[in-house]
Amino acid sequence: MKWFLRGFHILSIRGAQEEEPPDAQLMRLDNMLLAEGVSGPEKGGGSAAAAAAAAAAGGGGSDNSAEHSDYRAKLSQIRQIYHTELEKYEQACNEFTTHVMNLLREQSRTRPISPKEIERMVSIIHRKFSSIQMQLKQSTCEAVMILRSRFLDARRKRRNFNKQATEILNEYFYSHLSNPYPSEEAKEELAKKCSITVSQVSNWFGNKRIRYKKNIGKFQEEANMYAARTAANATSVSTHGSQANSPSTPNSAGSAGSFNMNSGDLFMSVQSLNGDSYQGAQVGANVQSQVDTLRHVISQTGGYSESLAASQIYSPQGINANGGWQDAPTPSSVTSPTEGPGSVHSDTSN
DNA sequence: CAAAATGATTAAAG
DNA sequence: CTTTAATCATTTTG
Repeated sequence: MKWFLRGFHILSIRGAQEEEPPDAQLMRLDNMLLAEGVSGPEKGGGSAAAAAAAAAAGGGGSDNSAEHSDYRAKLSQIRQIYHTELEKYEQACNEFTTHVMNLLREQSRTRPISPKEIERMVSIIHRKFSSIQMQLKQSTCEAVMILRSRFLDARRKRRNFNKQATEILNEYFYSHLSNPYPSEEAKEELAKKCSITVSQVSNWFGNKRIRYKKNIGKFQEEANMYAARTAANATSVSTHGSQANSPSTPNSAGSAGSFNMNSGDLFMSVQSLNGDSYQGAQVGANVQSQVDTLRHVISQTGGYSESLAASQIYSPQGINANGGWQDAPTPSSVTSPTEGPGSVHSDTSN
């Protein structure tokens, strides 16, 4: 999800022009802390740990709550630290203010001090401490975001699908190679057969399409295998068979199939240079050492990537062999010979 | 252990 | 909303 970005945007708005957003940032930080249940209702009780946190009102919720407790425990730690620090700052602010007041009062015996002057002093002091509070809030937000990404990012809980599910998906994909875009119904059907969700089916097809297109050569074996399988399945119906045409699937319009036997013409080996330009954006200097405790809480949880800012660099992917499914932005139209289904002889012994 | 595979997330475009 | 393309984080594999 995009929590971190939201938060990070707040943190790193130290841009060119001093836009001077008076309270906009602070408002957002406060809102976020509230939404996250960090700055919400105090909880003095010892045990009542069931915080609202994510009310999770959504429809298909029913998230695992077993591992959620771990998350909530950490969140609780963060909240505790946050409140402690906040209180400390407030107290320090008050102490300092009274101290300055006393000083001024003492001076007032030797020189006249206008009320305006006092007011100005107080305001300056408050502003200073406000900025410190802001830092605290920023750090807390950052901590919460890292925590969330540590526990709630589905990428961290990825499991491979079982063999059978992959079989089914591949079967569909290769038997609809000319238009591998299952309808909503088809997706539901596949999801049911594979015991996965429709979203997962969509993800799978999205990944498969792009990866197939990107390197067809890598998938040739697989394609032949599944094509042969479905062909064999279809030929059993028609007992004739003098001509081995085997249309098999009714809608195989015959384009994009492109099983070239040998003659490895398409070569687009993607030399993925891997743009590892990852840049850790240190967020502001730590005001006091106290703020660091928040980080430690997080690092105890396993240490996610310390810096979340990823500079997005667009890698110039020049090659683009239009696979031919959906209209691609670059009309280069390279190798789309629209090969016929071709004889599906299974000799290809390799 | 490093590289390949793989599922999930994101931004951008339609 | 869906899809592409890039990328992330994990799992499998050699």
